[in-house]
Amino acid sequence: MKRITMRDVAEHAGVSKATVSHVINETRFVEDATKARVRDAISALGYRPNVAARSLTTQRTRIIGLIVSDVTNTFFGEIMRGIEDVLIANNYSLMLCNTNEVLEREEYYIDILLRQGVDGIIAAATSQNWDVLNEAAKLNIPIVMLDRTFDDAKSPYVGVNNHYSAALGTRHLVERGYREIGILSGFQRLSTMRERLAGYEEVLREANLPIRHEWSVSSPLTIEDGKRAMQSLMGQAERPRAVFICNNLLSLGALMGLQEMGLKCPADVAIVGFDDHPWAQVSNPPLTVLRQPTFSIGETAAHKVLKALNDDDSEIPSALFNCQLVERQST
Amino acid sequence: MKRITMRDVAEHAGVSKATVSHVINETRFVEDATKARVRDAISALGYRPNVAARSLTTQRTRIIGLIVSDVTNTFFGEIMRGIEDVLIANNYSLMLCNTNEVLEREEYYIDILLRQGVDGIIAAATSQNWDVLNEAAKLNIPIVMLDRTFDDAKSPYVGVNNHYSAALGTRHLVERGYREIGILSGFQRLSTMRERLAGYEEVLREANLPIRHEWSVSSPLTIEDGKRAMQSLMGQAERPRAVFICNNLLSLGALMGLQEMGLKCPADVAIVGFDDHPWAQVSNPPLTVLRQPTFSIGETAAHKVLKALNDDDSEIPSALFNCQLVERQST
DNA sequence: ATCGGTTGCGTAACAGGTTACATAGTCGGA
DNA sequence: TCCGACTATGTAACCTGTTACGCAACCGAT
Repeated sequence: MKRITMRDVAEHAGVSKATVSHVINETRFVEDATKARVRDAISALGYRPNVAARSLTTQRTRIIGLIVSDVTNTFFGEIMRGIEDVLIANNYSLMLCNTNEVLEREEYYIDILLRQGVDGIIAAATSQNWDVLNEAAKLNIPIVMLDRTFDDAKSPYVGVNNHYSAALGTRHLVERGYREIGILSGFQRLSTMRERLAGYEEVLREANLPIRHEWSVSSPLTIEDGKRAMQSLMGQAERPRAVFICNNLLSLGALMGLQEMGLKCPADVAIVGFDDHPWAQVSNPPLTVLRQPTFSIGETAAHKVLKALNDDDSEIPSALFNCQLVERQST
Repeated sequence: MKRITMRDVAEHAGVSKATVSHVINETRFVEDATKARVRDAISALGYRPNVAARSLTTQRTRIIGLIVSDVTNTFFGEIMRGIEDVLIANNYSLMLCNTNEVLEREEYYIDILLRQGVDGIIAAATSQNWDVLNEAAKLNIPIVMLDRTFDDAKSPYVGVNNHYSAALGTRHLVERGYREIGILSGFQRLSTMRERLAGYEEVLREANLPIRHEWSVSSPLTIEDGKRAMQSLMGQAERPRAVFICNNLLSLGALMGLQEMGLKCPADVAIVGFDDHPWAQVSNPPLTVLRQPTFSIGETAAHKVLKALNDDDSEIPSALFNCQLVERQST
């Protein structure tokens, strides 16, 4: 079937392409009768505007690029849902890019997004400086940093207050009477992870508890690595009685590791995890976690890109949410 | 910064736009020296082709639309990863559409994808007949049905053999000696769910076990609904001793429901779930499940759209995978 | 010297929209 | 009656690539 173009509509309605365009976009006055003829023609022919043609002249695509590091993680899934809802409400579409936390893939995708001519980018970046995103920044494409940021980032950040939240979680362990508290953290490249570590350490100092480096391990953000890390933590002669875990995949891995070693939680070690997860309620034991308001984070991130697109002069502030401590049976 | 166009590159290299285009696409012979001049100009200026302009003439966007019913579900996350990997390898991009299983949203997205001019669509459709997807089919846009299909679907389907797999799971319960086996299923609109129910019933008949309709409940595919459904199943005077659960969210909800009722699994009821999930290993109890090869499903789906795009004459066959029974402690 | 066949590249139309500028028609006022 | 000001719509250039067609320059053969 031949594609119906605006020319076809114009002919069918007996008007010019300009009029059709103006009826569709409501960009200038058109008499009611004419408008009706055009609209009838559109539905009679089943006309659907071609966005490529449109964006060629308008220089806007109404597409936002979303870069996440792990589509598989429910955490990002929930964020996506928030983002998507506000984009839909504003007639934008989403181009999904999953990097699996590999830098080359992020670079690749940035290039693709720029060729695609996306209007804005929301990025849970794996890169930790401005190099990769700089291309986009130079083209004045608004960027919103999601979940992580870095020192010289020139873009607003949307996520949680990691330092505060980690402190909240660690303090909970202290209040429960734990004194030997370790931490299982992620790549120290990620601002998120550095801040959580700092929050944890602050509370230990505050409580006059020793910070023991052999109780502080960082690992890649995968289940397997979480398992390994937990096992190395618990394989020590002197081991922590509680562990603060900085990511949901690591928590899951840790649980598996304990299971394999035959250790019980919280009898042998207590756990506070970062990120809630539906399954964390039915795990053995149900996990005490710091819950991030994922949906809101997504919504906010989307609002910020759109805002940057509309009033491009104003500086967009970052948005920091606080985590909520959800107490369950792992502490 | 002004966008660099092909005209700029052409001027900088002292050739025509045609030559630049041909160098980029390798669509006709260009002398090495000229080619080098063009390439130098491209990198000197930082030229990036505009895909909108390109797709205007080529009538191809190299974008594939992906419609899923729940981005939040790790099941789809893993499928997306598979899809994405093969798309990247073939220079395609992914436009993500999440419907939350609502029909209007699916209709909306189909329209968007067609305006966008996507080259193909992979859809875990919530619609259960050709109406919604028909618009795309009429335009000769290849469609691949993901995870579910329907009777009059004219497109290949990629997913698992649901009947067989459900039978496998149910048979496992029978072999373990369970005789009172119920089922917690999803919307009967979905082919997937109908087939799983049929597989379950077949095994009961085969084993001469009664099919009791009060032990067969269907519900929407959410955790909350799973919980409610399980509780209504277990709230009966005569209740099943084992339940086959057709979806991972329902399994999770079921576990919560049991917990709340103070019932133990498998002591009070055994469970076989459909879909594996990383957390199913550490749940209480670890769940026996039917694992779908999600990543392969994704890869295969992507390969099929691309194949349809390249040799558009040939009929693309469906691909049915089998689930693997993963025995854990819930049975 | 002329000619047919390469070789290597340029010219211009075209894809399907948007929009600055132009114009035909109507109307009230001098 | 003529003019200026509106009103409603049309004309054509433009956005940035792709590609059918054309042409100059060179080659070896006659």
